[in-house]
Amino acid sequence: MKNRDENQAIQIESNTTLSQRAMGVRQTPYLEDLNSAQRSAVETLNGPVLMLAGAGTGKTKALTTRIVHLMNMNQAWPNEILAVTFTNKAAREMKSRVGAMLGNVGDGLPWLGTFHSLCVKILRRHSEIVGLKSNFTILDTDDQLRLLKQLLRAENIDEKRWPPRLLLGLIDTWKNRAWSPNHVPSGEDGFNGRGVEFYTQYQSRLKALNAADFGDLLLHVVNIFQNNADILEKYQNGFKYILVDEYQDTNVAQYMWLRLLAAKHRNICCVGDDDQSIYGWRGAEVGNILRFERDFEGAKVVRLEQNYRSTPDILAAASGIIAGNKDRLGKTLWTARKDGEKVRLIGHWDGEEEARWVGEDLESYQRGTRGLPAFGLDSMAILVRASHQMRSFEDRFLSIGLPYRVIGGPRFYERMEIRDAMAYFRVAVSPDDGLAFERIVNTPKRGIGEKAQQLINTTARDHGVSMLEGARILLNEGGLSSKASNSLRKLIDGFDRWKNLISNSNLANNTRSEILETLDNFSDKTSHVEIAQTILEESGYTDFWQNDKTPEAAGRLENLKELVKALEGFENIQGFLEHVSLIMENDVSDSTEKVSIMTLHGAKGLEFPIVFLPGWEDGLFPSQRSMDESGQKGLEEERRLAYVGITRSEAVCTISFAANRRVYGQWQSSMPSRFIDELPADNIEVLTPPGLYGGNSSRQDIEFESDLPERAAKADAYNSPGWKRMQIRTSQRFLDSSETPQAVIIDAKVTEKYSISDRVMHTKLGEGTVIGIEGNKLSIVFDSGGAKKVIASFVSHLND
DNA sequence: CGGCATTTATTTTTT
DNA sequence: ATAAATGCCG
Repeated sequence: MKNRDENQAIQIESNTTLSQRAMGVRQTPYLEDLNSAQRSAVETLNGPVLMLAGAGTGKTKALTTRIVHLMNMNQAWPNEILAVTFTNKAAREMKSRVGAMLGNVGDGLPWLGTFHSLCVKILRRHSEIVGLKSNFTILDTDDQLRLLKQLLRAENIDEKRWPPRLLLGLIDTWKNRAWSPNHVPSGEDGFNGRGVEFYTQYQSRLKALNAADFGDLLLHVVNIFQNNADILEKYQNGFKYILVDEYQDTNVAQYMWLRLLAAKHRNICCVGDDDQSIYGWRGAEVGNILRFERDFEGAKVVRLEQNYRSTPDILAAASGIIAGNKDRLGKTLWTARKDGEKVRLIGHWDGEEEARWVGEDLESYQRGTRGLPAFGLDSMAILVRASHQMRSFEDRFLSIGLPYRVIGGPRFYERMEIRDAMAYFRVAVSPDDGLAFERIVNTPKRGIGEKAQQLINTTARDHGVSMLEGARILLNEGGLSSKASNSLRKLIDGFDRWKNLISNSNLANNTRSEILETLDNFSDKTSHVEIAQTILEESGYTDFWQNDKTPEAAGRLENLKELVKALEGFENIQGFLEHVSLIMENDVSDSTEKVSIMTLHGAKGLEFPIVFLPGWEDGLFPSQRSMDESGQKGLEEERRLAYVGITRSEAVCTISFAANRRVYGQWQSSMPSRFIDELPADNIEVLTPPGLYGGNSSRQDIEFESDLPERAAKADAYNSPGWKRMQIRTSQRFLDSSETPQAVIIDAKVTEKYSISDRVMHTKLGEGTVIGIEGNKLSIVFDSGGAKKVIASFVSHLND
């Protein structure tokens, strides 16, 4: 692939004769790689374009080719193209693909980046308009929370009743909608009616701290554009062409940002898939993409519908599911492929058995099975709805020694030790950073507890200075215990020393370029990497973890080492901090082949030959909470998640559900997901759960399915008696400990064996009395104390 | 102030 | 089940 791209790059040069170039005639060999829809999306350079790109239809290819085409046709210089993505990963990929096609034109596209990184770039130039200095710091969630807690504490708010997290969520939502404190509609105020009040306070604190949170990055820029026509015009003129990836995920603030910038040239090309909008809960507005044609009059809509990723059955299953949604722009995915297997469906007794079965099935694909070639573990993934589902798989894989990788856990820069270390760096670089100071003033423990910190805080506020200065004043005034003041003095001295080291180092760096290397040996500069090392050692932070005996300590020290190493790639510590605040991800390059375990959300944009979709049970998927909170809208988003999940698979897709599952330590039984009923029967193969008929999993049809001769012909076979019966039978087997298939009576309810006030025995919980019956669950008051709802099959009559 | 016991809340997540 | 957060006591 890479080679071909490079050859193309050469062709662009060599196939274009001088006379052609003189006449402005351009060769466009890259267009021949595109299908007609892609080509039309790429060639429609002027005016608004909406590219509706279904899963696996070559959207990134179209987008990158469009950028190449713009430049090749002399429509725009690289710096006149604004290309926006959501993640750094997507931005990197686009950059490298454009680079590959053009034969690497250096840092060709200065305005290709994430919404946030582009906003930072713009905001640094005009920050004074919104009352910030150009070196403002960017706060992460942790800092935000710390700040809000301070505000709430000052107002004596009961953090129990009104958790800071709730307020943060509220403010976040408002910022996503581009509501400044004075623009929050009355009636939308929350948090005991004081949300807006705290929002206002929060914003002024941010200004005082010379800081911005992620939401501000966009909001400030939008405000600058709206209130300063001259600045807006400059950018409008500058960005002749705008491209937006994942348009269905934009929130209102991002939408406004885009509309403002595109208003002049109207050359905006948005790419997205309304069927893959799965971030409504964090402010994404599907409405943005649904409204595009109305927002940009005369917009050309191009549908990318040819799928190059999946087999026909997988596509049909995905299409069948998504067809249940009402609010769609509508697309029909198709593929030229004819091969492939049906989507497999299997039910299990409980979550553990599901994990066991997936593990075995995984290994059979690894060996090569059923005439399929052997697959590496890298080509397999397990996609779950909620991260707690991952546990049973991890447990199982650990016990059978199957290598796995969890994607989307806590990210490197979000880990406690990394944040602590960064907080030290932040204070050393800018002593005004009160939030960072607060974080590490007593980490490691220095005997500066709650009381002392409160004192520092009030002193700082009374004198109108930063926390570090406040601490200094407090030391001179006395008023702290000798233990606290000793260690505080040591810490402050440390920061003074480290700050000096840093400024010396920067100075030396500047001189070095001018006065040649000879100076190097004489200069007393310490490299920023060494300084970082020194800070961590002298502050006692390294020792703190070395003396820690918990099992994680070793890993944390390892992470700290990695952090210091990461500094090598930067000029100085400041540069590093700037970089990290925007890039919160960890690229773990790992050579061993591993199965990937991740959430459905985390899987968006990825693809795997073999995909497992476990946990398709009502309440879990679709998530009960989603449906409770957002009703029909929530259900549709869950359905889109299902669609995203299925369309991740290239060759084999396996959906499974469990009748029983331990959730929050409590056993729960549930019905198979309603989405299972929505799968088109013709494209599904139902597998026999192992042990049901004494056999191991085989693709052999289940006995009772042959009772239905026309099963294959009926689109809704899953509503048929046969399907219903299987569901009931499957779960009955689970409830009946005898496990003799022919003994299963279809309409029997295990709970019928029990009545109120029966004395029962539970294997784990001991003896108790039945106080209620609900479905297949019994409410029992246990003699050991406490009442629980348990599945009837887990108890037996005491007098039996 | 720090360590241990008790209580409580648990979707999805990028920047 | 479990982790994190709070409360209580030395």
